[in-house]
Amino acid sequence: MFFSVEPANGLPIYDQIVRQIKFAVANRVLTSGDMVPSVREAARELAINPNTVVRAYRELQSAGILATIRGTGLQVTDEAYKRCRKDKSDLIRARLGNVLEEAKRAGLSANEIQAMVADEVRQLFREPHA
Amino acid sequence: MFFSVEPANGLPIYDQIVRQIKFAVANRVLTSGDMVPSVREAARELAINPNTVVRAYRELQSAGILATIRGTGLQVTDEAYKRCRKDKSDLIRARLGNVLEEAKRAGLSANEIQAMVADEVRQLFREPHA
Amino acid sequence: MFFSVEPANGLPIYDQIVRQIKFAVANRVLTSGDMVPSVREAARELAINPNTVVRAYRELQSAGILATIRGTGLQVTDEAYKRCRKDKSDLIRARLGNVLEEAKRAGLSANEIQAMVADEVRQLFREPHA
Amino acid sequence: MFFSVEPANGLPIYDQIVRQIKFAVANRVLTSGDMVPSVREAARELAINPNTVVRAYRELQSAGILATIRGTGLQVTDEAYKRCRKDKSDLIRARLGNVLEEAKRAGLSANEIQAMVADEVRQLFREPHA
DNA sequence: GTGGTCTAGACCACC
DNA sequence: GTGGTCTAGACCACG
Repeated sequence: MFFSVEPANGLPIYDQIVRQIKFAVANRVLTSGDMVPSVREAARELAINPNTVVRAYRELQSAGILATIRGTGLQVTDEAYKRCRKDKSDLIRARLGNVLEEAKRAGLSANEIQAMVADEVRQLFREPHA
Repeated sequence: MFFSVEPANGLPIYDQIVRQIKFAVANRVLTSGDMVPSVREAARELAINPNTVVRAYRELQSAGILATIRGTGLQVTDEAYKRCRKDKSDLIRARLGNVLEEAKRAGLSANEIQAMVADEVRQLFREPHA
Repeated sequence: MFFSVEPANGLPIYDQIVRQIKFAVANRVLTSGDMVPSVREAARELAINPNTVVRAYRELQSAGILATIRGTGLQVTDEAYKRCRKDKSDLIRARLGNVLEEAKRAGLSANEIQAMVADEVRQLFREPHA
Repeated sequence: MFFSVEPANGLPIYDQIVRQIKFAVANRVLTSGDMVPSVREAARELAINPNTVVRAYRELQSAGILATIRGTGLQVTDEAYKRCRKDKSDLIRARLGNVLEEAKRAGLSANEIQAMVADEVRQLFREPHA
């Protein structure tokens, strides 16, 4: 499975799924024509409610990333790569912007912010994710 | 008024108030003995419901940052600075960590992340708040 | 001064004053004809708001414990002793009843409750009130 | 339902709920993993406003007694027993202490206090709730 | 269905 | 004037 969920990271589960599938497409892990896991398989694998998967897939459909193949499942569309490619950095930037804005408002200087980020990044890339 | 609310930054209003007051105390904008704006005044000023302010103030009270003076208002406690000082970087780090983790999962390298952050920080500190 | 206030004992300040004056009368510390401290003197002494004293005195007036002497102040009435005598144990019993009821509901046995009371009483009468 | 509210016992409704749930956990009526009644159900059952239940549950959450399961309800945590066990006698003692202190100040002797308590306890455990 | 947040407005106790 | 509590009812996110 090319995605997972972390219940405690602030984002709703369905949104985490949406974003991760977009990232997978943007990174060519999923390419045009690939099938995504079935709703029940994904739900079982991630130990979440099938409805949550349904909702995520529905959003991806209406964004034109996935399309249903009758009686078979959901497939990555041809335009998916183009669309996700663009979304990828936007999605991250949007969240990042909010946090940095609060950091500034909290009275941190540009240097302090960058030091804090460098610190976090170092930890993140040293240890896998423990 | 030393705090404001932005409805669209992902955090609930009451939480924005809590965090901004903690920042204000940590930065010595509010010091021990200061009164915070009355519930009604803050609600009017921020154009939100008084109950939302009440909730924020109540959380600050149970965190030992504010204390009520009967019939008079809410006052910054003596221990507030010590407590907020500690919270300040933790609050930012926690949000930051979540975002960076997603960035990594999205396939960005440490360098790409830092470049993106540098970019955002530059914008943030160049233009006041455009 | 024959009474004091403890802001943190759960009872409103005006009520603490009312009750303590009743106790003082019941215990013959104040007797018929005695003057109670003036509003402003009591307020200064107890470091509370004069209005709070006014309210307490007003309640005692309408209970027939105090009566105003024109231009002079408030005096303990003739019937005060009889009335306070009766109130004294009632006031305590009422509060006590509520607490004991909760203790029972919390699953404490009669013996456990009495042990806890004995414990508290021992502490209370050993140390002055530290 | 393992808890109820009495509007006239001096404690706010939300606090009565908080205390009774703590007692229920301390007495093993609720154990780790149990779900508490849903907000709506409790509100209906107790004939109070859902928001009042919400407030009680929120306090229990921030005390680490309850934890939310998204979309499902609120569950008693693993540490709940340990925490409530400790709280149980403290909660009673605190209220008891205030009352006994006033009793002493009212001029009652240790013996008189204990006699009064014995009296109340006898009534309380003889008649169920008359 | 669940809890979480917010608004609107009331009443009370206190200063 | 202040904060504290409660009600009523709405909307959202999630399962």
